[in-house]
Amino acid sequence: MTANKSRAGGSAVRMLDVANAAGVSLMTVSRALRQPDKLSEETRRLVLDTIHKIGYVPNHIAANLASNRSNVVGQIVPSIQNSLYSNTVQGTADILRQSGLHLLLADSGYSLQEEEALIGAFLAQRVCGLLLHNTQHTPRAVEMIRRAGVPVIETGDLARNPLDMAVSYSNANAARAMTLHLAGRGYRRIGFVSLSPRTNLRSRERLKGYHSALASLDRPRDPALVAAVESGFGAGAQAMLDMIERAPDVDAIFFAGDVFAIGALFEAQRRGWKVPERIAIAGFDDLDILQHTVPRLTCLKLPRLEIGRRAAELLLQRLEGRHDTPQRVDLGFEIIQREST
Amino acid sequence: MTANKSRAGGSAVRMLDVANAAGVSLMTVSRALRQPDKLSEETRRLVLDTIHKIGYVPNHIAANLASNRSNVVGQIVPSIQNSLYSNTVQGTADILRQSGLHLLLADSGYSLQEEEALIGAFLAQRVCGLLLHNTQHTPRAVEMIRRAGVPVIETGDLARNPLDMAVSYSNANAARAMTLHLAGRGYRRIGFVSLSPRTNLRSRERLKGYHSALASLDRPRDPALVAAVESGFGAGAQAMLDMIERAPDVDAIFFAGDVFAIGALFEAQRRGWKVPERIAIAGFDDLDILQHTVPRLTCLKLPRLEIGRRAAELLLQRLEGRHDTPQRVDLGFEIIQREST
DNA sequence: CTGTTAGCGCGTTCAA
DNA sequence: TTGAACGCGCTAACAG
Repeated sequence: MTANKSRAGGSAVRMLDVANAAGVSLMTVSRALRQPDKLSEETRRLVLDTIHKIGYVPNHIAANLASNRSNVVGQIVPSIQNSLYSNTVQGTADILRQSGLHLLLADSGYSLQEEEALIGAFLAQRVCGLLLHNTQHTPRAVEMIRRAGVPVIETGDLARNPLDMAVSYSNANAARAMTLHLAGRGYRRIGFVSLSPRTNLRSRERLKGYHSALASLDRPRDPALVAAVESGFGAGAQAMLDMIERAPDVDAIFFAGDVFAIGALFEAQRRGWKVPERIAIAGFDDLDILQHTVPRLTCLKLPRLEIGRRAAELLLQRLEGRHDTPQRVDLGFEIIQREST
Repeated sequence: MTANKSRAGGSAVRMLDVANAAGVSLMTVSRALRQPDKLSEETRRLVLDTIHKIGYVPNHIAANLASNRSNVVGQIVPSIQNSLYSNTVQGTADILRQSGLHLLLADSGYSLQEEEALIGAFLAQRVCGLLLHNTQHTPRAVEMIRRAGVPVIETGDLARNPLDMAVSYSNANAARAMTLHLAGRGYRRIGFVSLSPRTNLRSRERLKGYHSALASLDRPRDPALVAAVESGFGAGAQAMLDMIERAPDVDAIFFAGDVFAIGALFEAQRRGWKVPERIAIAGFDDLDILQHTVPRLTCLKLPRLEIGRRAAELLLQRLEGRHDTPQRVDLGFEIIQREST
């Protein structure tokens, strides 16, 4: 990672130029911008007019250095283009913007190593806070964050022991609740499909929740009813076909990730299978599209946008010096029962 | 927009501390980081080891100030959570990351005023380049950019006169091509549905393309066959129903935006209408899902990710001092013919 | 209410 | 190959 830096804009107008042009001292200009009420109406107007006239653009980077502050927050998500994460990013951006903070965004590509590198880079940019979707980090990453002393909020799962703070829902509880919901609707052989629990902590938690529900129901675990697949519509379809072949009596499948449920539903349509009569289908996230399919899909509704917002709000509170902020904020989830189950 | 700044991390370790600990001068540490080959193997190792040992994190913000450079690029999109734009952002992030540049991301909420404010804020952060999805800007925004002298790339449409550079496809050409394609497949009464052309430049261009195709075909414009709607699946469905009522002989609808086509298809399924026999449906962007619906949807495929990548690459070239960069890069589009038309 | 002084943590430029 | 002086553009702390 070579620091391929580059010439910044040639905006040669400095605060001092404004001061000279207005016939005041540099500090007066600085105050006109940051503490307008500490200047006389007259001086303030003079300065602001001059700023406007000569087109001065403040240099926040110099301001940050001088004041040892920062107005940039770093956020790292597994993937920028995954709509689930971009919902969270949107929530974060909305809140930060209202407070004049900026968002430095990067994606780790689901890699811990990459996340570590990004954390180092963001810390070098002197971000005033970190928003991490991951709840798992390399030891070096943890050490860097600890030393930097910046507030951190983890949003991917409601970790038992957050690095600092966590704003999320419980993946395990959500998966457990949906499994119990399906059982409650009479399904006896409930399958579970997710991304690989080996590489994905969130999938692991969801699988735990599924197993926990089975235990509560006094039902045995059946490997034929569990599948780990790669991402994508096609993967959901294939997982359904495979599972039905392995366990022909499966009567419902809970797709705990991504767009699997939609892929499976379309495959069922293609084969003329009735949903939920032939096979019931439930999804994880309440993507807009799920309420427009035929039949509409039962799923969990997770507060993705709200997570981004609350995380940002919590960060703001900490930045304002409050130390009574909660360590864990559980934003919960909702089961949306529709025609597919 | 009050600058709600906040204490940065307390990482008190400065370059000078590293120098003292290693028994060298500050400059030697600086060089070990930026020009390793200008130091003796021995000194370099000593310094790097010391850095690692005491956990020094470089302060890029101070570095930027001292060198009058920046390693941050600003990108403004209409909406962060819209998957079309997040694809572009992903492409940008991929490329920037390889060069050690960072991405400051914000969304304008489709507002020119907001875009102007963001441009000002980004310029104050001394970004080394700007990536704007919009191709329309307030005069003040244009003036600020001009004065700052930073390279700018517009990605939303292939503007005739870019501010600086444009990397995109032509909305007008794409819409024209699809309309002609539908006519070529025998459809005689082709409807057009988009976001409002009055408020959205891209929709305006697409409508132009549609009209241009009609003119080439010697067909009259028929207001009954044109609709402007709000965003969303439901809007697409409703637009289809309304249009069929207004013009019962419409045999194909080209949905030039968002997720309208999917909403319309689902509505058709719900009513048991055969697609494309009863009504043919074509979409604009090739969202993954379009190739999984039943029937699969004909659409335009636009190089969203590639636009982000190429824009970033072009920016990098300019930052490296090249001035032979093209002013307009047309990344084209593709018509994907599937079963829905 | 306004100005002065002294840095923030680095890179640049020169000299050694 | 290494180092010393100076300044980037701004803010903090104090003085008036």
